Order: sequence, then C-alpha cells, then structure tokens
Amino acid sequence: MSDVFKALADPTRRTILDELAERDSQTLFEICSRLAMRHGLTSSRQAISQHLDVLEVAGLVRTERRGRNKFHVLDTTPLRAIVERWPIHD
Amino acid sequence: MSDVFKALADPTRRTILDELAERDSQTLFEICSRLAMRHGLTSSRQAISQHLDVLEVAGLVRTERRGRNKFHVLDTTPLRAIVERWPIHD
DNA sequence: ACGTTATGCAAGCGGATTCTTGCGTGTCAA
DNA sequence: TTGACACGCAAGAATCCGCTTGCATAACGT
Repeated sequence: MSDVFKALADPTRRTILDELAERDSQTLFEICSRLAMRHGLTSSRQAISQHLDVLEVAGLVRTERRGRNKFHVLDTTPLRAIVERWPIHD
Repeated sequence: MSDVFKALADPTRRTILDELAERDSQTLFEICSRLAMRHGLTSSRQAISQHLDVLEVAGLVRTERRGRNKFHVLDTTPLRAIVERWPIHD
C-alpha cells in the first residue's frame, strides 16, 4: 500500500502513467521516445526503466515479455483503495 | 498537485489523516496523544507538527486558530483529482 | 556465427526528506 | 505579574531517492 503512494509521489512516474493511459502496452523504448516527444521529458532510458520498476512493484503497471521486448500495461485498481480510505465529501 | 502526492507518500502522514477522519478538529496535542495511544506511533511533537505543515500545504488539512490552540480539520477534496486523472476500470 | 537491439544489474553521487535538539513566542490561569 | 501551557522556528544529522555510469545478458536479423 505504501508502495502505491511512493510511486505516485514522483512527477516523472505520473507522466508515465499518463502516457500508458493514452496508449497501452508499450515497450521501454516506445515509452522513452514518446515521453521525450509528447511530454518534453529528457530522462535517460535507465532512469525510466527504474521508474517502471517502482510502478510495477506498486501494482500500477503490469508487464509481459515477448521475445526481447517487455510490454507495459496500466493497472489503476490500486487507486481504488485511496478513495475508499478517506471518503470524499462534496 | 505534486504536493498532494508527496504528502501522501509518508505513512505517518497517512495515519494522521486516518485519525482526523475518525475525529475531526483536533489540536496538535490531541493528535500527538491519540496517535500514540490508538495507532502506536512514537513520533515527537515537532515531527508531527512538521507533518501537519506538509499536509496543510498540500490542502489536505485546513487549520483554525483559537487562542493558544490550533485546530486541524481534514479536507479530502484534493483526492478527487487522483481518481479523475486515471480512470478506474472494473 | 556475428553484430545489433532491447533490456537488466549494481555501485556511487548529489539533493531532498525526516527527525531531533534547542530556543523563542504568545496565551491562559491564578 | 508570574508560571505553565500550546505551539513555532531553525539548524544539524541521518537516511532516502532519483539519476548517472558502466557493464552484462538475451533475442533478433543477416
């Protein structure tokens, strides 16, 4: 549970989630280039790879290997616990 | 926006939000003693005071001074943006 | 088989965070 | 007015995070 909040605490990781929300099932290289093109991020491949590890441990990203590629898919179910923990009033 | 996630990244701060969700409008001393009694936390008064500052900057806690007391109330409206940013499927 | 491509692993550096420590300020009660 | 109480401020130490750097591994094309 703590992993989810720590994962969301970094702006680069939140942008990665945005990118995966737009286009699901991307490889690391796709994510790197699209982050640079569309979101103006200049992070290196290794940095983004480490961010994806954090997101995967938090359960916000699931992965699937095919050959030498690793595809990443968004999983927002851990976010449900946030809303259930502290009810939102109007 | 980033302040909200950073505030939620710390387990002590999340416990403070839990405590304020149970019993709203508490002073710093009330929060300190109830965190120790009911949640088993051993943080000092200054540490909790700094945590409350972080939560207030994030907009998750609002405060009101009366005399020498400062009352803290929970505000969950910043959490709405989280759910709206990445839609939750079933 | 060989080079290229996509990714993994791990040590180290710099900056941010958390907590402590000590003192300062304003408020209340007697 | 005096002392006790609730809280604020700020500097230092220890720890944590994100990033870089360099090398390693495995799959694909030719």
